[in-house]
Amino acid sequence: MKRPTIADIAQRAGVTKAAVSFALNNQPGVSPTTRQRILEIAREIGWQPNSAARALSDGRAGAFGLVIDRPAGILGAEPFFMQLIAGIQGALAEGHTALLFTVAEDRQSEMELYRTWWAQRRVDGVFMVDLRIDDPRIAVLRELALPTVVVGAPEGSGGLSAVWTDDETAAKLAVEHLAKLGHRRIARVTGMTDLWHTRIRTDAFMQAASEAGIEAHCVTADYTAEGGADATTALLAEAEPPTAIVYDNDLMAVSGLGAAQRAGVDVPGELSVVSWDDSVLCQLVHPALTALRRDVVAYGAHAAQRLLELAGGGAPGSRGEPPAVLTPRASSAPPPARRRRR
Amino acid sequence: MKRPTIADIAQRAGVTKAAVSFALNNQPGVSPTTRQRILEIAREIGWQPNSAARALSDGRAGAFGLVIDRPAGILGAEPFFMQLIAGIQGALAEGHTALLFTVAEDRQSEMELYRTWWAQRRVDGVFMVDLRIDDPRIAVLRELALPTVVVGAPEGSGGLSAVWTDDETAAKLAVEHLAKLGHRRIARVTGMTDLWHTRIRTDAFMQAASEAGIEAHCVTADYTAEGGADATTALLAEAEPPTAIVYDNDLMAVSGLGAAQRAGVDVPGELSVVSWDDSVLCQLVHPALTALRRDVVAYGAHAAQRLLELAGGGAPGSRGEPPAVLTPRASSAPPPARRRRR
DNA sequence: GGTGGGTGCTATACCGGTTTAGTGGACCGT
DNA sequence: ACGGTCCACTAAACCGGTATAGCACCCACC
Repeated sequence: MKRPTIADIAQRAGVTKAAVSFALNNQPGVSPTTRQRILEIAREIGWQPNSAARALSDGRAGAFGLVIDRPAGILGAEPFFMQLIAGIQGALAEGHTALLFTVAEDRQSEMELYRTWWAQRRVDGVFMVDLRIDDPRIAVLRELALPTVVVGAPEGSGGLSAVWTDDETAAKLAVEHLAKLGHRRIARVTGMTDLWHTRIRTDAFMQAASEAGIEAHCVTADYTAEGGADATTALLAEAEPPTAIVYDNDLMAVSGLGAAQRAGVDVPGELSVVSWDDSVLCQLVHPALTALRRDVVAYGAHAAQRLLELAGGGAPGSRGEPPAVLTPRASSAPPPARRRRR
Repeated sequence: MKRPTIADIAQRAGVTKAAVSFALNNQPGVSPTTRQRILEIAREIGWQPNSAARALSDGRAGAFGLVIDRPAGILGAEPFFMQLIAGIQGALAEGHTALLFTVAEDRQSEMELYRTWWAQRRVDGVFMVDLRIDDPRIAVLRELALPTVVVGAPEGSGGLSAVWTDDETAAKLAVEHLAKLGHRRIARVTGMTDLWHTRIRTDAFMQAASEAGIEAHCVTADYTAEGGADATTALLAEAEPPTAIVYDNDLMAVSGLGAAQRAGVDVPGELSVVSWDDSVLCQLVHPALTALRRDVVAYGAHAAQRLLELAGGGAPGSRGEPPAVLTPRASSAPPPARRRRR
């Protein structure tokens, strides 16, 4: 099967390539009749622009890039990214933009990939996730002048555009939920501390606890199942263990739940568990986990819209998402009476 | 920052574009000295081929495509695909091929996407997953003559190349493991029956059970957490419930475990659970799940190698992977004595 | 009736590679 | 000294779009 080109259309219509191009791109320079005829022929023979030719001519690749550099083992169990990609896809589907998706080994190869993409003109822009404090990727992307939308915190994005969720409100919701149940001593198991959103969440969490007048502290983990389990074990071994734990993602929450149960700690009788991300995982364990739910698909769609604007010459700028909503399930309940009245 | 082109190199070296092209592509037509000089300059100014120009010139896009059309909600919790992508990526990283990844809404839009990619010359080939019985995508891909590697069963691939895992051996391993423990009545919760690998697994599972001289039957589910839970509940309500259940993926296995526990059935005391896919999920629940483990990353890498060969003009042909290995964990044990000696 | 200004189209350059045909010169044998 | 090869390179076409300059023609207007 041969792919039709504008030359084929031109021949059939008895005009030149230029006239066809004008007609197909809603450019002035052809009469309404001719335009109609050209569009008709194009439709009939199923013409679609050759992406390489267009890219070469107008200097845009017609694609965005997304790199994730977490190890494949962890990544697989993280529902977040698949949903994000689905959202991005949805917003991109209408236009002529594709998504190049890559799983990289580390940040170094991620940066090399940006340079390669740039040098090869593979992408018109990139989505950047897992923003770190003093993130070296920012300098690279600025140097390359590659339009970028940071998915996450706008704070450390160094002037790059960002799409972010309101973690302050989310933290407040989680803490108030636990405070209202009567908890006076809570903890949080965090993701890697060099991630910006971990810092933001920690600040917000501590602030919310302080406002609610309850004790709180955070222990660092790494988003993995092992990390969540180990942190939980450590927390439960403290002299005065917390009566509730908030986990920064669903994987650690599920794993933490398992660790608590293995240690003979009843959830939610002796320990309440809240997950800062909701997914099917939270619902399939027993007890089902109370979770902060946000619309990740919409999040991805908004990021894509922002990048489309940016790559189209729009002004940089960030955009906030509606805050997460707390979905109470069986894993959170009032603390044990003994502790409550301590 | 301006991207260097071969014209820049040519100017510096004092030769024409053609000479530069010869030198860069190891083509005869330039002296070793000149070639050396050109390569030196290219390295120095950091030249990389413009992918659009190359694509336009030699007619290959320099990219492969992968579409998944399961709903985003389920997909996220399926570690399989992320690992597969990581594997593909690894094999593609060395060359000049990128991966276009798309999450589609349904098979219809998946097929439209193939047509679009083909018409726009976006991809040189595609990976196809979740092969169904009488799959309409095969006809489309054959019509478009788009090099394709089916990830899964070679049986229904209609002559397309495939990379597949040995499910017969895997089924035998699972069944023999349970038979050896003393189980005489086992069941399996399957994925969608219109998927080829579900049919293959079912045949192999029943065959293996028959060879082992034990009773077995399969109930249909859909890879989702709900599906796994519902199927489990139904199985446990049977007049003579099975003493062991094999689940077609980790998500259903974990969910089935939860359902059993909620129904007051002890695992592994009263019911053994085996998952046909291993991932971190299997290890974080309590008890940890016995699982059939395969190297999905290598699987993806092999699929990518096959597609590279195919797109490079190689002959079609399929390739088998080593069979899965059974990893025993806490969820499988001898059946309860009462049933055992029934 | 010549000038001015649109309109609707053509011819052509261009993007950055690859590829083919062509050319000038060194070297060879007779 | 002359024809024939081979070598190293140049000139130019080509891929399929987009963009720009230019041209023929018609109409309005003074």
